Amino acid sequence: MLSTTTKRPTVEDVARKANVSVATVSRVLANVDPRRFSAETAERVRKAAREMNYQPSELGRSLRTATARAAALLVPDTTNEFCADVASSLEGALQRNGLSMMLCNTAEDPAKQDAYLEQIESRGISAIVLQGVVESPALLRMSAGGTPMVFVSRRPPDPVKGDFVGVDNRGAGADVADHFLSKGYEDCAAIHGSLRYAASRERLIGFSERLGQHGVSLVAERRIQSQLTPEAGHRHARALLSGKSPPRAIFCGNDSIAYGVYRAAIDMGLRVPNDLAIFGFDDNRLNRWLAPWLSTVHVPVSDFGEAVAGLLKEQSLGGKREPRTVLLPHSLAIRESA
Amino acid sequence: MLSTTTKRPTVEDVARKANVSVATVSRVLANVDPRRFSAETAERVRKAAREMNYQPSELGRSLRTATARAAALLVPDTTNEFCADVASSLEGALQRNGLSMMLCNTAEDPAKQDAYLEQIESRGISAIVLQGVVESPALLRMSAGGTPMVFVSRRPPDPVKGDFVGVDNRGAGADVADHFLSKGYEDCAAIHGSLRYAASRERLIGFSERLGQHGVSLVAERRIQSQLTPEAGHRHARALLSGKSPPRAIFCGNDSIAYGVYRAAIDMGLRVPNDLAIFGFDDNRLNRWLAPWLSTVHVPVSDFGEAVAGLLKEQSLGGKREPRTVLLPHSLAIRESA
DNA sequence: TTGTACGCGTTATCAC
DNA sequence: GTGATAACGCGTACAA
Repeated sequence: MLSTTTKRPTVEDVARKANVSVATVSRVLANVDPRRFSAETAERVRKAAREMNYQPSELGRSLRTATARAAALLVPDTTNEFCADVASSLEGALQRNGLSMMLCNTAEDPAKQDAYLEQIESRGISAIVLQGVVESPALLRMSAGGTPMVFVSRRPPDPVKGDFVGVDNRGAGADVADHFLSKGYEDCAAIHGSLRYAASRERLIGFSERLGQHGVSLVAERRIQSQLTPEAGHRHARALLSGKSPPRAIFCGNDSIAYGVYRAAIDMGLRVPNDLAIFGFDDNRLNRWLAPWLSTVHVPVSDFGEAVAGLLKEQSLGGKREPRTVLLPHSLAIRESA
Repeated sequence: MLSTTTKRPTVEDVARKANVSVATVSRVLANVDPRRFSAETAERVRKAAREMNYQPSELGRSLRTATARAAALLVPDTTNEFCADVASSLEGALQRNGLSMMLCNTAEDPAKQDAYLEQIESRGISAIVLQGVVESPALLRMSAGGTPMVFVSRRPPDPVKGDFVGVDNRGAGADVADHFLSKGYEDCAAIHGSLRYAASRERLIGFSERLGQHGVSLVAERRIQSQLTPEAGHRHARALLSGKSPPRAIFCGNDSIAYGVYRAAIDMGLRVPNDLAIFGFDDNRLNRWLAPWLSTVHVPVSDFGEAVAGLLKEQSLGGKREPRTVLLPHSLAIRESA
């Protein structure tokens, strides 16, 4: 007879059916030391479990072991394509390591980030991945508290230490500067993300330092701080390009900004790259189809997940470690726009 | 003195500090019937909790109540922009309703979907949102089991019933057909998603039926089944356009396909819309910046989250309900490409 | 209005 | 090898 609301079987049910104690069931199914139970009982238990379609409750296990087999990913903007790709890559890698993923949107807001960190703690979640971290009180507290933690893209804000996965932002910025110089784009500007974010800061510093080494200085009016969205890029580009001395080239903090800048240029009747050169950062997956013209720094985002998962595994093995940094190789994707 | 690994305080700690029993603490903090405790004890408890920075363990609560305050979102392809936008919209709406979100990538694979459904069950997760469901054994079992469940975009496969949030796919397909007819694009084709997916099926049926009503028949060679990616769209478009009778216009199953079709057309030296008209579906957020030329069916994706959250809330209130359908308004965004 | 005591499903510790 | 049993942190029926 089919009852619609059959309760899930528990260890106890399996134990009864297999004629053993709950302890044995747990031992067999958790696959501890195979010397701790005989092969035949093991078979009996497994058979019973299979027949009742038993699935251990992750809830019970989590409570007992004080750790849920899940990781939380905090991103600053779920709709940003780069973030979405990181999420995708990480979700796959975590799944392969037996971890579920909880996705949290911090919207660059320290309060929201803290609220999520509290929730994460109260759920016993055993690993935290911060893609685009912001400074916040709970972050400091938790980073001291031993939960495995990996920072992606942006390095942790100052007192906080932790593993990092990203690219050599400074080097990449310098590479773009080299390219601009080789093209004769001395008359250039940068529309970059907030300097409170390490990644944005490093990209800008690498860029302007290299320019400086060749006698080109990036004056303050040519360093525009912006949100990392097409909307913001569009707005700032309009202002910049309709000013009294519009630049010949713009280095953008990410591809999203570059999309907005491009649109602004087109709207204003400028030709890219003849009138304005544009350089992005990230090389979003969709570029191949929708922005094949965009010169940008290629970031191997699909490799981020595995790198992060690897570090989390290392950390969970315990033992004192120095914070590690994994720098994935970037490259310049030189296309039409610059 | 600052201990680095202070254990989290529990109800018991708070109770001791406030000189009450654990029951009282629980009652006060859960905000049950305010008649069940005096205002002054309540204040004492809250003060103690605040001072110790007490956060209830969601794990303990979940185990006790057999329901975690979280929802799972299953998507067929995390990197698809439409899915990402649904995820973003839903995450916000859930958060406002006090629910966390677990993100699961099924990759259109029934086995993966089932693995996730098992996990979800074992975590006591109280709500399931399936964006782009596929048919699978566990789905049938769980849909009978009372867990609140909402289907997004694609209606549930046949024996399964459940609430639905999406657009009138059939009507939208017909609208596109009308537009094609008004433009004189009788000589057209469709590159659509798998017919096993209700949404793809309905879009195609609406489109071809309306054409048929005007004496235009969409022959089999002009109905191309495709994955919902730019890569697949590109591949199929190349084949179609280099065949002996290339169509004058193509209706695509979603914007991703349309991006690939567009690229194929450009690569082959065709002008859009002069040589080939293209119509998409979804109106991805990025279109404004990267594909402002794409005519497409606008879907109000940012409203999906609230709609889903609303249905989940209704369902969790219990009581027998007939499956509800929420159809959000679509519209044709007529731009250059068609 | 408050407190005591039990149970949610699991794993770990101890006996045997 | 295996079995009782005690936690984990919480909510709640019941008693006071």
